[in-house]
Amino acid sequence: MPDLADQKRFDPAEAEPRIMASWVDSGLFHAPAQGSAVDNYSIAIPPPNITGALHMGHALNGSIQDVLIRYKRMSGIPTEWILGTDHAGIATQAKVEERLVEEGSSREAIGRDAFVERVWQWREQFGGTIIEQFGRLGASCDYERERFTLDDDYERAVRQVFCDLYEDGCIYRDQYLVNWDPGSQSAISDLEVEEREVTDTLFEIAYPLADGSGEIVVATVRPETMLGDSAVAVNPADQRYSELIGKRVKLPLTERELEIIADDYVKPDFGSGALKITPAHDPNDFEIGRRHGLEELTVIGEDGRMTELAGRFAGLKAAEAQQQVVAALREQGLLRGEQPYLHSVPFSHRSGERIEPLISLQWFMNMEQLAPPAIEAVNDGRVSIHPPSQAKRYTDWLEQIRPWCISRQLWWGHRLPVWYRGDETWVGMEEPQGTGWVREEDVLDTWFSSALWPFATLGWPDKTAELQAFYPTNVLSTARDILFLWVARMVMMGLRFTGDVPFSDVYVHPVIQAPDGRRMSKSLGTGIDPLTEIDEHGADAVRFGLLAMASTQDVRYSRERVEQGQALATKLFNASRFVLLNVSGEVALEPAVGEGSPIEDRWIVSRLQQVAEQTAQQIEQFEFSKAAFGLYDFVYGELCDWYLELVKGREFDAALSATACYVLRSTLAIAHPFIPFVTEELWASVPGAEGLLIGAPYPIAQPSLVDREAEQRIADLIGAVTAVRSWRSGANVKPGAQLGARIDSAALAADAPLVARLARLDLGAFGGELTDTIVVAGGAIEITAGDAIDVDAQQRERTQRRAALEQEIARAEGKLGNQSFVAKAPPELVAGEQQKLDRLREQLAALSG
RNA sequence: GGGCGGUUAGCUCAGCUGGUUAGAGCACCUGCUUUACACGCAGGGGGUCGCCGGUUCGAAUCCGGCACCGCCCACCA
Repeated sequence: MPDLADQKRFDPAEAEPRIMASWVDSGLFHAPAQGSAVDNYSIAIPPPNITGALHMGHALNGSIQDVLIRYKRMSGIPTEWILGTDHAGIATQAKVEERLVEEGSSREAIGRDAFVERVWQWREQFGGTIIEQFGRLGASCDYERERFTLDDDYERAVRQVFCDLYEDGCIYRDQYLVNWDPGSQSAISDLEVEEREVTDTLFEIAYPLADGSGEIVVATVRPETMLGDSAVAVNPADQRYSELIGKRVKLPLTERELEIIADDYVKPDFGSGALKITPAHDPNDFEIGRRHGLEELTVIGEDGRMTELAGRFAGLKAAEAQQQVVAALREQGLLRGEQPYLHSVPFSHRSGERIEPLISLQWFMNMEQLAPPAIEAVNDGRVSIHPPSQAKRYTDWLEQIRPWCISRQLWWGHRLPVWYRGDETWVGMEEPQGTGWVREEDVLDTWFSSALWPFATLGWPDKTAELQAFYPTNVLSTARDILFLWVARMVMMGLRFTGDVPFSDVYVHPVIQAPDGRRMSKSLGTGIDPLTEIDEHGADAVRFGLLAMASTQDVRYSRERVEQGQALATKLFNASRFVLLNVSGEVALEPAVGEGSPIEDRWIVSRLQQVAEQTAQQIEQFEFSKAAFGLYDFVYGELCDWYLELVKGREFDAALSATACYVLRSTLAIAHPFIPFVTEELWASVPGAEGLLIGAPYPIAQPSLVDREAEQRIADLIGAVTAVRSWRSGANVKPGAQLGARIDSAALAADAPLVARLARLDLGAFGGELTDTIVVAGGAIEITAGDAIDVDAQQRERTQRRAALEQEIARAEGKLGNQSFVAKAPPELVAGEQQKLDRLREQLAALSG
């Protein structure tokens, strides 16, 4: 490391790569697979997509996990942060397809095998980017055990799970209405759908009764789907239509007749109170259709064009068909109204395209057997979710869980271990014997494989040493949005296949929003790149800033917090310089504190115990923001502002050197999980520090070093020095001026020289006319300032001060004059108020005297 | 439509098992080359704690209502 004497600031750009390399070389990122889960501490990283780039959410979550891992590692527990990436079916396939199109080719043109090969190549080239970016943060993941959700071993685990669940009867194939994403040309699950507000046109269409006795009007935003209608429904209690139930209508533009049926789903007060039923193209209609055994007529195909069943509209795109249908209806005089209509419509989360509900043959997973144990695990505390409000969301969702559509019409992913031959279906680990078997084309939803992450990464289904050592993992830290998508499914799969929960704590971290309160997103242009922030402020600063932002609620990104972190790093750097440039000779390893030690030494050592204790507790309780601020306050407010200042008058003898180095080492160690780089760098220079800080023990608070008396005395000293400084400022005294003074206070007697030095008082020069008296703990400080003060300023200050005191006294008197308060409030509170009043009166008297 | 969370200094946020004069960082004002640090030091100004009621000796904190903002869930054509 560079010479401390020449450098005033920590240089992250120079130091971070060097320090990261030394950590990697130490081997401490990699825990040997020994013992069982109770002997080790492990966290499975939420695997980033191979298409991903490090965003603020990763940076936050990485910082959180690294604090936990580093803290535990330093606490002497072998730690394993399981690292890896997700193959991310839709995203990755889309990315590679884009490239092919740029080359003038396409997925279809090169065929499945060649395409998959291309994706693997792409992954080779770019898939590791995000892992390198995690490294920039200083994340102490196990880079030697990097996993990928499509590795051979992982693939085997997926197949095993699929086959077992199939045998259980949980996995089945069915003709069902699914969310068809025209963008990815695949079905997607309900969780991958998002609602967006859209203005459509609501058309009212008259369906003539078959017997010619009248008509019934229905409303729809998708008139083209009427070609697939198989009934008209009304509410059974609706008087207007009770006569018509069971009658038939002529479906316009076709030769078909539909029955008028009764179903409770229909809201009489909405529109005309009559609803056209199109089971193949609307989720509600699908349900109603199944209830009434209606025909499911698919008139829009997977390609988004009208099918043969659409008659003369066949082959048209749905939007074109809509125009032509409306035109035809208008011509026939059956269009009764059209108006703009704002409503929410499903869109694909991935491709952003509007979902087309379609009936298709898909694979589903019934969750009814898996959900109850996962609810139970949270209810009985085997898994605890922080903050607890998230636990309710989790259980609520699981309690009304619905079948999960697990097949995707993609090429990149885990191909289902299913083979067909004629009417036969084979599900198994290997291809069936015999000829003529054709493998299922579809792959599994990416979340199916992600759900196995905590154990599939460790070698399951084999009983590996890794699985034995690191499963169940300890903590899963994640964003709220994948609580259902991922966390709940991991719990279900973990319980089903390992018999144990996958982790004991789930920490749901807040969302970092853009500074303007919007979501950080690439498409909105609101994203802030963590790597740019690291370049500018250093990884320590970014980590500190993010952790400080991560309290309990969603929060806007605040660059000031990052700058605060940078300031902390600089401050620690300089505080260390001060100590290191002063200590000399052999330095003892233990702090030299005892009865006769200087009070400031006893004090800082005592304070240190409490910061150590508090920080450890806050980390354990996932209170990262409190811990970060607590560290900052200690370093600034106690170590630098007071201890180092108090020490400046002393010679750095053996005792002071030992204590100062002890304090420094402890502070660096306590802060290391938060700001690992600068602390590691400094550690290398502190006498008594051995090896790398990353592997050093985390300080444990020693009750024997807590010193109440020292804390009280220094608190009094700080109060007195602050009071004098404030007085000096009010009296316009030159900062450098030494004022004659006498300290008349039993509480400060022993520490008078310290007070005098920090407050620039000259105890030997007391004499002449008394200028003022400043009330302090245990007494007062009398000042004889001569002509060093600005009398007018002092008078103004005294007047203001007196007014403030009088106001305070009035308040206290009012409170104590209130009989109810005296009678009902706790006695100690009343006594406290009385003491306060006495003190205030004393101050006022001193001011007036 | 239902649920959850938020609304505190100019800005970003703490505080909320009710009880000193409501805090921090940044910004702002005044002063300072004080034996590490101007990414610094010292001192200071700034808030009727979203609004209206209620409970209480006492409410930023508890209860009810309202208004905005955000998120999640949900099948209204």
